[in-house]
Amino acid sequence: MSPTPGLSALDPHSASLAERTIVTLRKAVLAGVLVPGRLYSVYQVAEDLGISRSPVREALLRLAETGMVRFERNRGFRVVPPAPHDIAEIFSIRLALEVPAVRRATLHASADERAALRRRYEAMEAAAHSGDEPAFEEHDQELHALLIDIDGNARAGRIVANLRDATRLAGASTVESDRSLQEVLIDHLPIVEAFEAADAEAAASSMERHLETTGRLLLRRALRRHGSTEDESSIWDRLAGRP
Amino acid sequence: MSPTPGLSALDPHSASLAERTIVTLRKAVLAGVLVPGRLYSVYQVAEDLGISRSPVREALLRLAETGMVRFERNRGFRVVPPAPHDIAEIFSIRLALEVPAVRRATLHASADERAALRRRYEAMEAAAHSGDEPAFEEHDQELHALLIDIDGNARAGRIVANLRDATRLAGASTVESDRSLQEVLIDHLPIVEAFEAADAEAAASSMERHLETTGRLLLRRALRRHGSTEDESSIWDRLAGRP
DNA sequence: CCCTAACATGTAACATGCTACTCATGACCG
DNA sequence: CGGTCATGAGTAGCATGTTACATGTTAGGG
Repeated sequence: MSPTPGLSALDPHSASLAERTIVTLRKAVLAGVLVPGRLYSVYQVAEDLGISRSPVREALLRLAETGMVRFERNRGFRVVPPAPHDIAEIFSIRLALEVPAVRRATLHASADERAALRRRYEAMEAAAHSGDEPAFEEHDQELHALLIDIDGNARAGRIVANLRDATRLAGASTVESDRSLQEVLIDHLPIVEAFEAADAEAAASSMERHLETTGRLLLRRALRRHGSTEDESSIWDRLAGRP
Repeated sequence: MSPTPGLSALDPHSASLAERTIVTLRKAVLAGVLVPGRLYSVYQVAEDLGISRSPVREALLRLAETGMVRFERNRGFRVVPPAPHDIAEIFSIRLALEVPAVRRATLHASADERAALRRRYEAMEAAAHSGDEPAFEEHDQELHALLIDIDGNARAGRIVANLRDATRLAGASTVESDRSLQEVLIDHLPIVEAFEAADAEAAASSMERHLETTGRLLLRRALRRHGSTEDESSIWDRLAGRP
Protein backbone atom coordinates (compact mmCIF):
# COMPACT_ATOMS: atom_id res chain seq x y z
CA MET A 1 0.00 0.00 0.00
CA SER A 2 1.26 3.44 -0.85
CA PRO A 3 1.94 5.64 2.14
CA THR A 4 0.30 9.01 2.43
CA PRO A 5 2.81 11.49 3.73
CA GLY A 6 1.51 14.36 5.79
CA LEU A 7 -1.42 12.32 6.99
CA SER A 8 0.23 10.60 9.90
CA ALA A 9 -2.24 10.95 12.71
CA LEU A 10 -4.93 13.15 14.12
CA ASP A 11 -3.24 13.85 17.43
CA PRO A 12 -1.75 11.02 19.40
CA HIS A 13 -4.98 9.12 19.79
CA SER A 14 -6.62 11.01 22.59
CA ALA A 15 -5.73 9.29 25.81
CA SER A 16 -8.33 7.48 27.86
CA LEU A 17 -10.87 9.44 29.84
CA ALA A 18 -9.43 8.19 33.10
CA GLU A 19 -6.01 9.40 32.02
CA ARG A 20 -7.32 12.83 31.16
CA THR A 21 -9.24 12.93 34.42
CA ILE A 22 -6.00 12.47 36.34
CA VAL A 23 -4.63 15.59 34.71
CA THR A 24 -7.83 17.49 35.35
CA LEU A 25 -7.94 16.52 39.01
CA ARG A 26 -4.29 17.38 39.53
CA LYS A 27 -4.92 20.83 38.14
CA ALA A 28 -8.01 21.20 40.29
CA VAL A 29 -5.99 20.36 43.38
CA LEU A 30 -3.18 22.73 42.52
CA ALA A 31 -5.64 25.47 41.63
CA GLY A 32 -7.24 25.08 45.02
CA VAL A 33 -10.55 23.94 43.59
CA LEU A 34 -10.26 20.77 45.62
CA VAL A 35 -9.39 21.88 49.12
CA PRO A 36 -7.13 19.72 51.31
CA GLY A 37 -8.89 18.20 54.28
CA ARG A 38 -12.42 18.54 53.01
CA LEU A 39 -14.42 15.40 52.33
CA TYR A 40 -15.47 14.84 48.72
CA SER A 41 -17.23 12.02 46.96
CA VAL A 42 -16.55 10.30 43.67
CA TYR A 43 -20.24 10.75 42.96
CA GLN A 44 -20.07 14.51 43.22
CA VAL A 45 -16.83 14.93 41.28
CA ALA A 46 -18.12 12.74 38.46
CA GLU A 47 -21.23 14.88 38.20
CA ASP A 48 -19.21 18.09 38.22
CA LEU A 49 -17.07 16.76 35.39
CA GLY A 50 -20.06 15.47 33.51
CA ILE A 51 -18.75 11.93 33.29
CA SER A 52 -19.43 8.66 35.10
CA ARG A 53 -17.92 7.49 38.35
CA SER A 54 -15.69 4.80 36.86
CA PRO A 55 -12.99 6.94 35.26
CA VAL A 56 -13.10 9.34 38.20
CA ARG A 57 -12.56 6.54 40.66
CA GLU A 58 -9.77 5.14 38.53
CA ALA A 59 -8.06 8.52 38.38
CA LEU A 60 -8.42 9.06 42.10
CA LEU A 61 -6.99 5.63 42.84
CA ARG A 62 -3.94 6.57 40.84
CA LEU A 63 -3.56 9.80 42.76
CA ALA A 64 -4.07 7.89 45.99
CA GLU A 65 -1.05 5.76 45.17
CA THR A 66 1.16 8.82 45.08
CA GLY A 67 -0.28 9.94 48.39
CA MET A 68 -1.98 13.04 46.99
CA VAL A 69 -5.40 11.75 47.98
CA ARG A 70 -6.75 9.33 50.52
CA PHE A 71 -9.91 7.23 50.35
CA GLU A 72 -12.01 6.63 53.42
CA ARG A 73 -14.20 3.64 53.01
CA ASN A 74 -17.89 4.50 52.74
CA ARG A 75 -17.07 8.10 53.61
CA GLY A 76 -15.42 9.79 50.65
CA PHE A 77 -11.93 10.98 49.86
CA ARG A 78 -9.69 13.84 50.91
CA VAL A 79 -6.84 15.72 49.38
CA VAL A 80 -3.96 15.31 51.80
CA PRO A 81 -1.10 17.78 51.92
CA PRO A 82 2.17 15.97 52.55
CA ALA A 83 3.27 15.74 56.17
CA PRO A 84 6.84 16.69 57.07
CA HIS A 85 7.83 13.07 57.17
CA ASP A 86 6.50 12.62 53.64
CA ILE A 87 8.55 15.52 52.36
CA ALA A 88 11.69 14.01 53.84
CA GLU A 89 10.87 10.61 52.37
CA ILE A 90 10.26 12.06 48.96
CA PHE A 91 13.43 14.08 48.79
CA SER A 92 15.45 11.21 50.14
CA ILE A 93 14.29 9.14 47.20
CA ARG A 94 14.76 11.94 44.72
CA LEU A 95 18.31 12.45 45.92
CA ALA A 96 19.02 8.77 45.57
CA LEU A 97 17.65 8.63 42.04
CA GLU A 98 18.36 11.98 40.48
CA VAL A 99 21.95 12.49 41.57
CA PRO A 100 23.32 9.34 39.90
CA ALA A 101 20.96 9.91 36.97
CA VAL A 102 22.42 13.32 36.31
CA ARG A 103 25.92 11.95 36.64
CA ARG A 104 25.26 9.33 33.98
CA ALA A 105 23.26 11.69 31.80
CA THR A 106 26.12 14.15 31.77
CA LEU A 107 28.52 11.44 30.69
CA HIS A 108 26.37 10.18 27.84
CA ALA A 109 24.50 13.20 26.53
CA SER A 110 24.47 13.96 22.82
CA ALA A 111 24.77 17.43 21.36
CA ASP A 112 21.04 17.49 20.72
CA GLU A 113 20.33 16.61 24.31
CA ARG A 114 22.63 19.33 25.56
CA ALA A 115 20.80 21.82 23.39
CA ALA A 116 17.43 20.58 24.63
CA LEU A 117 18.44 21.05 28.24
CA ARG A 118 19.72 24.52 27.52
CA ARG A 119 16.39 25.37 25.92
CA ARG A 120 14.54 24.15 29.00
CA TYR A 121 16.67 26.31 31.19
CA GLU A 122 16.08 29.32 29.00
CA ALA A 123 12.35 28.69 29.18
CA MET A 124 12.61 28.70 32.97
CA GLU A 125 14.57 31.91 32.74
CA ALA A 126 11.93 33.57 30.60
CA ALA A 127 9.16 32.46 32.92
CA ALA A 128 11.10 33.78 35.90
CA HIS A 129 11.61 37.18 34.29
CA SER A 130 7.98 37.53 33.40
CA GLY A 131 6.97 36.29 36.83
CA ASP A 132 4.86 33.48 35.41
CA GLU A 133 5.04 31.06 38.28
CA PRO A 134 2.90 28.22 36.87
CA ALA A 135 4.98 28.20 33.70
CA PHE A 136 8.14 28.32 35.76
CA GLU A 137 7.06 25.31 37.81
CA GLU A 138 6.21 23.51 34.60
CA HIS A 139 9.61 24.10 33.04
CA ASP A 140 11.33 23.24 36.29
CA GLN A 141 9.56 19.90 36.30
CA GLU A 142 10.46 19.27 32.70
CA LEU A 143 14.09 20.11 33.18
CA HIS A 144 14.36 17.46 35.87
CA ALA A 145 12.38 15.04 33.72
CA LEU A 146 14.62 15.66 30.75
CA LEU A 147 17.76 14.84 32.71
CA ILE A 148 16.31 11.52 33.80
CA ASP A 149 15.14 10.91 30.26
CA ILE A 150 18.65 11.36 28.99
CA ASP A 151 19.81 8.86 31.57
CA GLY A 152 17.40 6.46 29.87
CA ASN A 153 15.65 5.04 32.91
CA ALA A 154 11.96 5.47 32.15
CA ARG A 155 10.86 3.81 35.37
CA ALA A 156 12.92 6.18 37.45
CA GLY A 157 11.40 9.03 35.48
CA ARG A 158 7.88 7.96 36.35
CA ILE A 159 8.75 7.50 39.99
CA VAL A 160 10.30 10.94 40.27
CA ALA A 161 7.40 12.56 38.42
CA ASN A 162 4.99 11.03 40.91
CA LEU A 163 7.07 12.19 43.83
CA ARG A 164 7.19 15.70 42.47
CA ASP A 165 3.44 15.67 42.14
CA ALA A 166 2.98 14.69 45.74
CA THR A 167 5.07 17.66 46.90
CA ARG A 168 3.47 20.22 44.66
CA LEU A 169 0.86 20.93 47.27
CA ALA A 170 3.55 21.79 49.78
CA GLY A 171 5.20 24.28 47.51
CA ALA A 172 2.97 25.67 44.81
CA SER A 173 1.39 28.94 45.67
CA THR A 174 3.81 29.81 48.42
CA VAL A 175 7.03 29.76 46.45
CA GLU A 176 7.36 33.45 46.25
CA SER A 177 6.86 34.03 49.93
CA ASP A 178 10.18 32.43 50.82
CA ARG A 179 12.08 32.38 47.63
CA SER A 180 11.85 34.37 44.46
CA LEU A 181 11.75 32.62 41.13
CA GLN A 182 15.17 34.14 40.46
CA GLU A 183 16.61 32.34 43.45
CA VAL A 184 15.16 29.04 42.37
CA LEU A 185 16.42 29.69 38.88
CA ILE A 186 20.04 30.27 39.84
CA ASP A 187 19.82 27.16 41.98
CA HIS A 188 19.53 25.25 38.71
CA LEU A 189 22.23 27.10 36.84
CA PRO A 190 25.25 25.15 38.12
CA ILE A 191 23.55 21.92 37.12
CA VAL A 192 23.02 23.09 33.58
CA GLU A 193 26.52 24.53 33.31
CA ALA A 194 28.20 21.40 34.60
CA PHE A 195 26.04 19.34 32.28
CA GLU A 196 27.10 21.37 29.27
CA ALA A 197 30.72 21.22 30.33
CA ALA A 198 30.36 17.43 30.58
CA ASP A 199 31.59 17.62 34.15
CA ALA A 200 29.64 14.71 35.61
CA GLU A 201 30.82 15.09 39.18
CA ALA A 202 30.02 18.77 39.26
CA ALA A 203 26.60 18.12 37.75
CA ALA A 204 25.89 15.47 40.34
CA SER A 205 26.94 17.56 43.30
CA SER A 206 25.05 20.57 41.97
CA MET A 207 21.93 18.47 41.74
CA GLU A 208 22.54 17.19 45.24
CA ARG A 209 22.83 20.70 46.60
CA HIS A 210 19.76 21.81 44.72
CA LEU A 211 17.60 18.97 45.98
CA GLU A 212 18.86 19.36 49.50
CA THR A 213 18.10 23.08 49.70
CA THR A 214 14.69 22.65 48.08
CA GLY A 215 13.83 19.67 50.23
CA ARG A 216 14.85 21.34 53.45
CA LEU A 217 12.88 24.43 52.51
CA LEU A 218 9.70 22.45 51.87
CA LEU A 219 10.32 20.47 55.02
CA ARG A 220 10.53 23.65 57.09
CA ARG A 221 7.29 24.85 55.55
CA ALA A 222 5.55 21.60 56.26
CA LEU A 223 6.73 21.68 59.87
CA ARG A 224 5.43 25.21 60.26
CA ARG A 225 2.11 24.35 58.69
CA HIS A 226 1.79 21.40 61.02
CA GLY A 227 2.60 23.63 63.94
CA SER A 228 5.27 21.13 64.81
CA THR A 229 8.17 22.11 67.02
CA GLU A 230 10.25 19.26 65.71
CA ASP A 231 13.68 20.00 64.36
CA GLU A 232 14.04 20.12 60.60
CA SER A 233 17.55 18.73 60.56
CA SER A 234 16.83 15.73 62.74
CA ILE A 235 14.06 14.56 60.43
CA TRP A 236 16.08 15.34 57.35
CA ASP A 237 19.24 13.66 58.50
CA ARG A 238 17.38 10.60 59.66
CA LEU A 239 15.76 10.00 56.27
CA ALA A 240 17.95 11.74 53.75
CA GLY A 241 21.27 11.91 55.54
CA ARG A 242 24.29 10.81 53.57
CA PRO A 243 27.08 10.31 56.06
CA MET B 1 -12.48 -18.61 25.08
CA SER B 2 -10.78 -21.41 26.98
CA PRO B 3 -11.00 -21.47 30.76
CA THR B 4 -7.95 -21.01 32.94
CA PRO B 5 -7.49 -23.96 35.24
CA GLY B 6 -5.84 -23.42 38.58
CA LEU B 7 -7.11 -19.92 38.88
CA SER B 8 -9.53 -19.74 41.72
CA ALA B 9 -10.03 -18.99 45.36
CA LEU B 10 -9.18 -15.59 46.74
CA ASP B 11 -6.74 -16.10 49.56
CA PRO B 12 -6.97 -14.06 52.72
CA HIS B 13 -10.19 -12.58 54.01
CA SER B 14 -9.26 -9.01 54.77
CA ALA B 15 -8.69 -5.73 53.02
CA SER B 16 -10.63 -4.94 49.91
CA LEU B 17 -11.47 -7.47 47.27
CA ALA B 18 -9.38 -5.61 44.71
CA GLU B 19 -6.44 -5.71 47.09
CA ARG B 20 -6.79 -9.44 47.60
CA THR B 21 -7.16 -9.93 43.88
CA ILE B 22 -3.78 -8.30 43.35
CA VAL B 23 -2.20 -10.90 45.60
CA THR B 24 -4.08 -13.71 43.91
CA LEU B 25 -3.10 -12.59 40.44
CA ARG B 26 0.53 -12.16 41.41
CA LYS B 27 0.60 -15.69 42.70
CA ALA B 28 -1.12 -16.91 39.57
CA VAL B 29 1.52 -15.26 37.44
CA LEU B 30 4.41 -16.62 39.48
CA ALA B 31 2.87 -20.05 39.54
CA GLY B 32 2.65 -20.00 35.78
CA VAL B 33 -1.13 -20.16 35.74
CA LEU B 34 -1.18 -16.94 33.78
CA VAL B 35 1.27 -17.46 30.96
CA PRO B 36 3.35 -14.56 29.64
CA GLY B 37 2.42 -13.52 26.12
CA ARG B 38 -1.00 -15.07 25.99
CA LEU B 39 -4.00 -12.80 25.64
CA TYR B 40 -6.46 -12.85 28.54
CA SER B 41 -9.59 -10.89 29.28
CA VAL B 42 -10.80 -9.26 32.45
CA TYR B 43 -14.14 -10.86 31.79
CA GLN B 44 -12.71 -14.35 31.83
CA VAL B 45 -10.49 -13.87 34.86
CA ALA B 46 -13.38 -12.40 36.82
CA GLU B 47 -15.48 -15.42 36.02
CA ASP B 48 -12.70 -17.83 37.01
CA LEU B 49 -12.35 -16.04 40.33
CA GLY B 50 -16.08 -15.90 40.82
CA ILE B 51 -16.16 -12.15 41.27
CA SER B 52 -17.12 -9.20 39.13
CA ARG B 53 -14.97 -7.39 36.61
CA SER B 54 -14.47 -4.23 38.65
CA PRO B 55 -12.03 -5.47 41.29
CA VAL B 56 -10.21 -7.58 38.72
CA ARG B 57 -9.74 -4.63 36.45
CA GLU B 58 -8.59 -2.51 39.37
CA ALA B 59 -6.05 -5.13 40.40
CA LEU B 60 -4.75 -5.52 36.87
CA LEU B 61 -4.37 -1.77 36.48
CA ARG B 62 -2.17 -1.80 39.55
CA LEU B 63 -0.07 -4.60 38.17
CA ALA B 64 0.10 -2.77 34.87
CA GLU B 65 1.69 0.18 36.62
CA THR B 66 4.56 -1.99 37.78
CA GLY B 67 4.96 -3.31 34.26
CA MET B 68 3.97 -6.86 35.12
CA VAL B 69 0.98 -6.71 32.82
CA ARG B 70 -0.01 -4.73 29.78
CA PHE B 71 -3.50 -3.77 28.60
CA GLU B 72 -4.38 -3.68 24.93
CA ARG B 73 -7.42 -1.60 24.27
CA ASN B 74 -10.44 -3.65 23.21
CA ARG B 75 -8.21 -6.69 22.96
CA GLY B 76 -7.35 -7.95 26.41
CA PHE B 77 -4.24 -8.00 28.54
CA ARG B 78 -0.95 -9.87 28.62
CA VAL B 79 1.57 -10.82 31.25
CA VAL B 80 4.86 -9.38 30.09
CA PRO B 81 8.17 -10.77 31.26
CA PRO B 82 10.70 -8.01 31.82
CA ALA B 83 12.98 -7.20 28.91
CA PRO B 84 16.72 -6.90 29.54
CA HIS B 85 16.44 -3.12 29.58
CA ASP B 86 13.77 -3.37 32.27
CA ILE B 87 15.99 -5.52 34.44
CA ALA B 88 18.78 -2.98 34.21
CA GLU B 89 16.39 -0.14 35.00
CA ILE B 90 15.00 -1.94 37.99
CA PHE B 91 18.33 -2.81 39.53
CA SER B 92 19.67 0.64 38.88
CA ILE B 93 16.83 2.01 40.99
CA ARG B 94 17.19 -0.64 43.65
CA LEU B 95 20.89 0.12 43.96
CA ALA B 96 20.15 3.81 44.30
CA LEU B 97 17.56 3.24 46.99
CA GLU B 98 18.67 0.21 48.94
CA VAL B 99 22.33 0.98 49.37
CA PRO B 100 21.85 4.28 51.22
CA ALA B 101 18.86 2.77 53.03
CA VAL B 102 20.98 -0.02 54.45
CA ARG B 103 23.66 2.45 55.42
CA ARG B 104 21.21 4.52 57.42
CA ALA B 105 19.41 1.48 58.80
CA THR B 106 22.67 0.11 60.11
CA LEU B 107 23.42 3.38 61.87
CA HIS B 108 20.05 3.67 63.55
CA ALA B 109 18.93 0.14 64.24
CA SER B 110 17.70 -0.83 67.69
CA ALA B 111 18.56 -4.11 69.37
CA ASP B 112 15.10 -5.43 68.51
CA GLU B 113 15.60 -4.60 64.89
CA ARG B 114 18.96 -6.32 64.83
CA ALA B 115 17.36 -9.40 66.28
CA ALA B 116 14.54 -9.25 63.75
CA LEU B 117 16.96 -9.13 60.85
CA ARG B 118 18.90 -12.02 62.26
CA ARG B 119 15.69 -14.05 62.50
CA ARG B 120 14.91 -13.28 58.86
CA TYR B 121 18.31 -14.48 57.83
CA GLU B 122 17.95 -17.64 59.82
CA ALA B 123 14.60 -18.25 58.16
CA MET B 124 16.31 -17.92 54.79
CA GLU B 125 18.95 -20.31 55.97
CA ALA B 126 16.38 -22.89 57.04
CA ALA B 127 14.56 -22.61 53.73
CA ALA B 128 17.83 -23.00 51.86
CA HIS B 129 18.75 -26.14 53.78
CA SER B 130 15.40 -27.73 53.21
CA GLY B 131 15.45 -26.65 49.58
CA ASP B 132 12.16 -24.80 49.88
CA GLU B 133 12.61 -22.28 47.13
CA PRO B 134 9.30 -20.42 47.39
CA ALA B 135 9.85 -19.91 51.12
CA PHE B 136 13.40 -18.85 50.44
CA GLU B 137 12.27 -16.23 47.95
CA GLU B 138 9.71 -15.03 50.43
CA HIS B 139 12.24 -14.58 53.23
CA ASP B 140 14.68 -12.98 50.85
CA GLN B 141 12.06 -10.40 49.91
CA GLU B 142 11.23 -9.77 53.54
CA LEU B 143 14.84 -9.34 54.54
CA HIS B 144 15.24 -6.57 52.02
CA ALA B 145 11.89 -5.08 53.05
CA LEU B 146 12.88 -5.15 56.69
CA LEU B 147 16.06 -3.21 56.05
CA ILE B 148 14.14 -0.47 54.27
CA ASP B 149 11.57 -0.55 57.01
CA ILE B 150 14.26 0.11 59.57
CA ASP B 151 15.42 3.02 57.49
CA GLY B 152 11.91 4.37 57.93
CA ASN B 153 11.12 5.36 54.35
CA ALA B 154 7.79 3.69 53.66
CA ARG B 155 7.55 5.11 50.14
CA ALA B 156 10.91 3.68 49.21
CA GLY B 157 9.76 0.38 50.63
CA ARG B 158 6.72 0.28 48.39
CA ILE B 159 8.74 1.26 45.36
CA VAL B 160 11.30 -1.46 45.92
CA ALA B 161 8.61 -4.04 46.60
CA ASN B 162 7.00 -3.21 43.28
CA LEU B 163 10.30 -3.44 41.48
CA ARG B 164 11.03 -6.80 43.01
CA ASP B 165 7.66 -8.01 41.84
CA ALA B 166 8.36 -6.98 38.30
CA THR B 167 11.56 -9.01 38.24
CA ARG B 168 10.15 -12.12 39.86
CA LEU B 169 9.12 -13.43 36.49
CA ALA B 170 12.70 -13.22 35.31
CA GLY B 171 14.06 -15.22 38.19
CA ALA B 172 11.57 -17.39 39.96
CA SER B 173 11.63 -20.98 38.91
CA THR B 174 15.06 -20.85 37.35
CA VAL B 175 17.06 -19.84 40.37
CA GLU B 176 18.50 -23.23 40.95
CA SER B 177 19.66 -23.70 37.41
CA ASP B 178 22.35 -21.05 37.72
CA ARG B 179 22.76 -20.56 41.39
CA SER B 180 22.00 -22.73 44.35
CA LEU B 181 20.04 -21.36 47.24
CA GLN B 182 23.22 -21.71 49.27
CA GLU B 183 25.02 -19.34 46.98
CA VAL B 184 22.27 -16.77 47.18
CA LEU B 185 22.20 -17.22 50.92
CA ILE B 186 25.87 -16.50 51.47
CA ASP B 187 25.50 -13.50 49.20
CA HIS B 188 23.35 -12.04 51.95
CA LEU B 189 25.56 -13.01 54.86
CA PRO B 190 28.01 -10.09 54.71
CA ILE B 191 25.09 -7.67 54.75
CA VAL B 192 23.66 -9.20 57.88
CA GLU B 193 27.04 -9.43 59.58
CA ALA B 194 27.94 -5.83 58.83
CA PHE B 195 24.50 -4.76 59.98
CA GLU B 196 24.93 -6.53 63.29
CA ALA B 197 28.40 -5.12 63.72
CA ALA B 198 26.92 -1.65 63.10
CA ASP B 199 29.44 -1.19 60.31
CA ALA B 200 27.36 1.01 58.00
CA GLU B 201 29.89 1.28 55.20
CA ALA B 202 30.45 -2.45 55.07
CA ALA B 203 26.71 -3.06 55.09
CA ALA B 204 26.23 -0.61 52.23
CA SER B 205 28.97 -2.04 50.09
CA SER B 206 27.80 -5.59 50.76
CA MET B 207 24.34 -4.64 49.62
CA GLU B 208 25.80 -3.01 46.56
CA ARG B 209 27.74 -6.13 45.68
CA HIS B 210 24.73 -8.31 46.28
CA LEU B 211 22.41 -6.26 44.08
CA GLU B 212 25.01 -5.98 41.37
CA THR B 213 25.66 -9.70 41.13
CA THR B 214 21.94 -10.52 41.27
CA GLY B 215 21.05 -7.86 38.75
CA ARG B 216 23.73 -8.89 36.32
CA LEU B 217 22.68 -12.50 36.63
CA LEU B 218 19.07 -11.73 35.84
CA LEU B 219 20.17 -9.44 33.04
CA ARG B 220 22.19 -12.24 31.45
CA ARG B 221 19.21 -14.54 31.69
CA ALA B 222 16.90 -12.00 30.13
CA LEU B 223 19.34 -11.45 27.30
CA ARG B 224 19.55 -15.16 26.68
CA ARG B 225 15.77 -15.55 26.79
CA HIS B 226 15.45 -12.72 24.29
CA GLY B 227 18.00 -14.34 22.06
CA SER B 228 19.85 -11.08 22.13
CA THR B 229 23.53 -10.90 21.34
CA GLU B 230 23.89 -7.61 23.12
CA ASP B 231 26.55 -7.25 25.75
CA GLU B 232 25.44 -7.52 29.35
CA SER B 233 27.99 -5.06 30.65
CA SER B 234 27.24 -2.31 28.16
CA ILE B 235 23.57 -2.28 29.13
CA TRP B 236 24.36 -2.56 32.80
CA ASP B 237 26.99 0.13 32.84
CA ARG B 238 24.84 2.49 30.84
CA LEU B 239 21.94 2.29 33.28
CA ALA B 240 23.38 1.19 36.57
CA GLY B 241 26.99 2.20 36.27
CA ARG B 242 28.44 4.16 39.15
CA PRO B 243 31.64 5.73 37.92
C1' DC C 1 -5.45 -15.18 -7.60
C1' DC C 2 -5.21 -10.77 -5.00
C1' DC C 3 -7.31 -6.97 -2.99
C1' DT C 4 -11.07 -4.74 -0.67
C1' DA C 5 -14.51 -4.09 2.48
C1' DA C 6 -18.64 -5.64 4.91
C1' DC C 7 -19.46 -8.43 8.82
C1' DA C 8 -18.97 -11.09 13.13
C1' DT C 9 -16.59 -11.57 17.37
C1' DG C 10 -14.68 -10.27 21.60
C1' DT C 11 -12.84 -6.77 24.38
C1' DA C 12 -11.43 -2.45 27.30
C1' DA C 13 -13.41 1.54 28.74
C1' DC C 14 -17.11 3.78 30.38
C1' DA C 15 -21.90 4.13 32.51
C1' DT C 16 -25.09 2.73 35.77
C1' DG C 17 -27.21 -0.31 39.48
C1' DC C 18 -26.83 -2.25 44.07
C1' DT C 19 -25.30 -3.09 48.97
C1' DA C 20 -23.09 -2.97 53.22
C1' DC C 21 -21.01 0.14 55.73
C1' DT C 22 -19.89 4.82 58.36
C1' DC C 23 -21.38 8.42 60.85
C1' DA C 24 -24.32 12.42 62.22
C1' DT C 25 -28.56 13.34 64.34
C1' DG C 26 -31.88 13.18 67.59
C1' DA C 27 -35.29 10.71 70.36
C1' DC C 28 -35.46 8.00 74.37
C1' DC C 29 -34.09 6.35 78.82
C1' DG C 30 -31.62 6.17 83.28
C1' DC D 1 -28.59 16.23 82.27
C1' DG D 2 -25.56 12.60 80.16
C1' DG D 3 -25.40 8.49 77.75
C1' DT D 4 -27.40 4.80 74.67
C1' DC D 5 -29.41 3.41 70.68
C1' DA D 6 -32.58 3.65 66.55
C1' DT D 7 -32.53 5.82 62.12
C1' DG D 8 -31.61 7.93 57.96
C1' DA D 9 -28.56 10.12 54.69
C1' DG D 10 -24.53 9.41 52.02
C1' DT D 11 -20.65 6.78 50.42
C1' DA D 12 -16.93 3.40 48.63
C1' DG D 13 -16.74 -0.90 46.86
C1' DC D 14 -18.54 -4.28 44.10
C1' DA D 15 -21.72 -5.95 40.37
C1' DT D 16 -23.72 -5.41 36.02
C1' DG D 17 -25.17 -2.95 31.57
C1' DT D 18 -23.61 -0.46 27.38
C1' DT D 19 -20.63 1.36 23.78
C1' DA D 20 -17.00 2.01 20.64
C1' DC D 21 -13.32 -0.17 18.67
C1' DA D 22 -9.54 -3.57 17.24
C1' DT D 23 -9.09 -7.70 14.91
C1' DG D 24 -10.11 -12.12 12.40
C1' DT D 25 -13.07 -13.84 8.79
C1' DT D 26 -15.18 -14.05 4.60
C1' DA D 27 -17.85 -12.63 0.67
C1' DG D 28 -17.50 -10.05 -3.53
C1' DG D 29 -15.22 -7.55 -7.28
C1' DG D 30 -11.14 -7.04 -10.32
